[in-house]
Amino acid sequence: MSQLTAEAPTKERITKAAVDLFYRQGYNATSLRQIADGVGLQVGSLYNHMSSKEQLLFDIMREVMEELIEHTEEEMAAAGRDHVDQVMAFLRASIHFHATRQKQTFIGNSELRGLSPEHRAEIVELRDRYETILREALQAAQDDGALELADTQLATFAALALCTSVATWYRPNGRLSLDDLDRMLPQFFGPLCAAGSSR
Amino acid sequence: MSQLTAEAPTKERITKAAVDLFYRQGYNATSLRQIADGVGLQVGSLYNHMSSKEQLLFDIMREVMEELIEHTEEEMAAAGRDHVDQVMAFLRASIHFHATRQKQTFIGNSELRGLSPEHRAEIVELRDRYETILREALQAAQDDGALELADTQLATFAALALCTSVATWYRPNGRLSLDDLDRMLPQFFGPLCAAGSSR
DNA sequence: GTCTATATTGCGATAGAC
DNA sequence: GTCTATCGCAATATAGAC
Repeated sequence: MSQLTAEAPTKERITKAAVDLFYRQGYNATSLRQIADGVGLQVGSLYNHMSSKEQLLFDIMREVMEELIEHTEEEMAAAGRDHVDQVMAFLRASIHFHATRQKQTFIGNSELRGLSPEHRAEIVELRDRYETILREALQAAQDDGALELADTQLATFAALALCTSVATWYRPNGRLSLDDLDRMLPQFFGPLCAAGSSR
Repeated sequence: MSQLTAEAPTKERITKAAVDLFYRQGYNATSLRQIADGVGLQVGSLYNHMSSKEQLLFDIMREVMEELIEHTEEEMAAAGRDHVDQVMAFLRASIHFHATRQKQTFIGNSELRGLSPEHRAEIVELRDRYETILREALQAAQDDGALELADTQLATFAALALCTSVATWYRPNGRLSLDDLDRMLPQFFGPLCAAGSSR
């Protein structure tokens, strides 16, 4: 995944600096001058590696959304065919991802308004796909009779809000480890697997 | 609360226009020219009613935080002395507030970085006060033996994330009414009152 | 591919006439 | 209290030398 050479490609260093600054200050409050400073370049040189500031944001958001979906689908596939297990795999994968990619997921969840209409539509579509994965897994678990939810859409919103919030409050070297979160997950998602099964 | 006269004071109309625009575009992406257009004034005239753009944001955020705390404390006081009842009253009040004041609460939760360090510290203090109200109520319910939580702080984060998310997905004339949310609340906060009591 | 220099636009904020 | 006019500055983006 990462390079062994001493210096990462300039494009990657630009992206990394942008992620740091967008996370700390927000997209609109961050200037290209700050990004250039972070990389050790002049502003004009950035345009050898990107077409616009908005495109830079879009690339960051698309990448994190695609990786989030890919990671989650892999974990669900590995969880087997039981639908409750798949729901729990989704939640675990989502929490892990938001905890280990805090900056990118935070940007992905807060900077939609910085995108052009076309780019925004593309990210919204990815977000909808992600939401649908969970909603359909919850529905399937209900159809099995393994789960009873008052409202599937509401449960989907609630679960996603919890997962997303991890990017806000989780601290890598804080009191709670990722394993702690795994252990406590059943308590917070208890209602989602109350009638439930193997996990 | 509201005026009977035909025209609201200019300051109020400015605030209302600012709330609309900050909600739709974000604070940094909104110009004073847009706000002035929304009110039907020229840019310079705004300064007869405010000292700076940042002060306008601060006033909006402080007001919504103070009203949120006030509203929640009133509902908890009305819930009586049982600590589980008080927790449930907090959650109900918070959900209602975020559903009926979506724009303001959304701004309050997303534009902290637009504030000066001094103003930011003041809002963070209000936010901490709010969080503490819930955490102490949860702790009291646990001390009663009416509740068993794996981690009180984590439960606090999770509950606040759910309440806050209401500002994002709730639609006033959508499929789910506020009464629906009230009825379903026990399912989603089930783990919080599993060992619990009257409600 | 990076640099310097610059074009162009829009920003927040102020001054002063009415 | 609103208006017009403007200041001073920083933003994104581009041009062209090296």
